[in-house]
Amino acid sequence: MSREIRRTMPLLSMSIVMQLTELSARQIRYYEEHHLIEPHRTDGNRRMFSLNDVDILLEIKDYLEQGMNMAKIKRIFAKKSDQSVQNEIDLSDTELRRVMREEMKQAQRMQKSSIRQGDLSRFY
Amino acid sequence: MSREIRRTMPLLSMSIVMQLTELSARQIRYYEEHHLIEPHRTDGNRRMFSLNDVDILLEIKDYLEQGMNMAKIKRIFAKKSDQSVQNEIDLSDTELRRVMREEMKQAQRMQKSSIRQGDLSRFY
DNA sequence: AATACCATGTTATATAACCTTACATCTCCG
DNA sequence: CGGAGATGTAAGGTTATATAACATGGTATT
Repeated sequence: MSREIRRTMPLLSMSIVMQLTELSARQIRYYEEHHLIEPHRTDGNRRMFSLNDVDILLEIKDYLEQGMNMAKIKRIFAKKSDQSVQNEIDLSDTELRRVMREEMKQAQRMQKSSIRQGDLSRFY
Repeated sequence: MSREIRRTMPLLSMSIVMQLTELSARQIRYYEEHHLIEPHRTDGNRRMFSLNDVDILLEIKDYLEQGMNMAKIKRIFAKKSDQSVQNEIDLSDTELRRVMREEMKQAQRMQKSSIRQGDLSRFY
């Protein structure tokens, strides 16, 4: 649960993600355009990526190198997200809402960056 | 050993580190001036911080809040680094050199960002 | 109390990094 | 050949960060 938060914290700038993935900015923006990732934006409109985003980009890159096209890749991710939706509805409705509220509060706190002393160990 | 590498990879920009630590840019640069951290620089001269840097900054912040001054804090870190030097010489001289060569090669590869597919899981 | 120093804030000026938009190019497929 | 998909590239504008210099508030020293 809190693992999910670490993975989705927007920590990384465009240039670092380009290095980590060896994709061009153009490519990364293009995949965003196709809703495969949805990086956070700073007040100044800069994209900020999470480790999760990088994972997805690496996966995309892998698929591309295997010769798939966007359409196919989009279908793969759509399917996956279906499955995780399926997992979610295995929780009771009220339980799910409770969990999500918790996650969102946490995420907000993260975004506002009021991280308590020593908490950094949770990121790795 | 490779844990050390993850922790020292320069991934984070100034603004993110400011958020994570709740320190001002001025403060962070000042602590660098005093050699408590030594962030990497991009080709364009921007600082790039590692998770390790953030940890150190949080520690500094903690000490400051306890009322210590720079001189004291510097001494604390100097002592620590002495201890880790002590740990290192517990290895044989040749062994140590071998390990360091490995680490540096790895770090270089990281810096050049030629990370193989799927390797990202190592960051967290 | 006056002085001096430490830590931080603030401002000015320069430039790197990023943004969007538009157009160009290349490859593959029918 | 013609068109669509994926990426490159260039223009023009904005944000984030750099350094340097000076300002300021708090503490300690004499």
